[in-house]
Amino acid sequence: MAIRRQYDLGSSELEVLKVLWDEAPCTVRDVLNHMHARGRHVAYTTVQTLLTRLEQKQYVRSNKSGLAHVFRPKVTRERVTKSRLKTLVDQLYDGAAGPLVLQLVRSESLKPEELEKLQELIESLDGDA
Amino acid sequence: MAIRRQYDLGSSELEVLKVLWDEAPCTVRDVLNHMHARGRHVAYTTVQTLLTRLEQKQYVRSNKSGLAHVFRPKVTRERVTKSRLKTLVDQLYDGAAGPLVLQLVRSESLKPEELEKLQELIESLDGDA
DNA sequence: GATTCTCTACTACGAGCGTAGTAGGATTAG
DNA sequence: CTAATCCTACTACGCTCGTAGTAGAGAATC
Repeated sequence: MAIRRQYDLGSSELEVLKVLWDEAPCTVRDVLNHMHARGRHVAYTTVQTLLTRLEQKQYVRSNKSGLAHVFRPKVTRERVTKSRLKTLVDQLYDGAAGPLVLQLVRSESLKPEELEKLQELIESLDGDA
Repeated sequence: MAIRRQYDLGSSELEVLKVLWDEAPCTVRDVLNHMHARGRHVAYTTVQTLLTRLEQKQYVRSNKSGLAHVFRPKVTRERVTKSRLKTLVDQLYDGAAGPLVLQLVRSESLKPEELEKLQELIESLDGDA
């Protein structure tokens, strides 16, 4: 029966993707170096595996013409954020985003300028609705 | 090496927990029935396994005095939401909640009254800061 | 040209999780 | 009392994911 669950990104896959968002284009070694610089200790082949999986999952594309393949992200950080948020909202509040936003604003302490930006955004939306 | 990752809830475990949030106290069969009512087709023993694991992970506690054990949540929905949000914020924005909130408000269409509530909340926080 | 380095492809393994079956005890029905 | 039912405990299996090793091709060095 089981609905074919749409498998998403694991935490390590995500970390690799984050490096690509910040630093692409990257070879395996580039990603490795950046991860080491970020304090993440992994083996070269681990990064390689993660990149391969990311490519299979279509989160990343690569240019294989040179000796070392060159990787680039294929999806934006915003896209991934949106999808993860949706999962969260669906899983916890059956799709109702309101409670989640309230809680997020309440529990994470935002900087004044962030609050201000948020307020502006709300006002513009208010006009729309 | 590997940092001992703090394992969290899987999606099915979460669904069981959600039933408990809404309907506790529940026996295994109660949870099963509610899940069926919600369109979730699982076997009795699957629910049992999930509840056992939830209890091991301390998300749930049970009263084993009767024949059928009676389960109750041990953590609130808010607590779990908060933890998941934190993971999300950390994973995607290295802990900066601001961008996430903005994107959430922008991409999920909130109801007018939700926006209003949010605005009130922001104002109260503004005063605080 | 031989040795060393570097890269990819393939394989592997343990843990967590979704899913569920089987065994055997307790309870209820006939 | 016997059979059917319900419940828990234990076991199991396939898949994903984190992690990495090994083999072997090509490139660089000496």
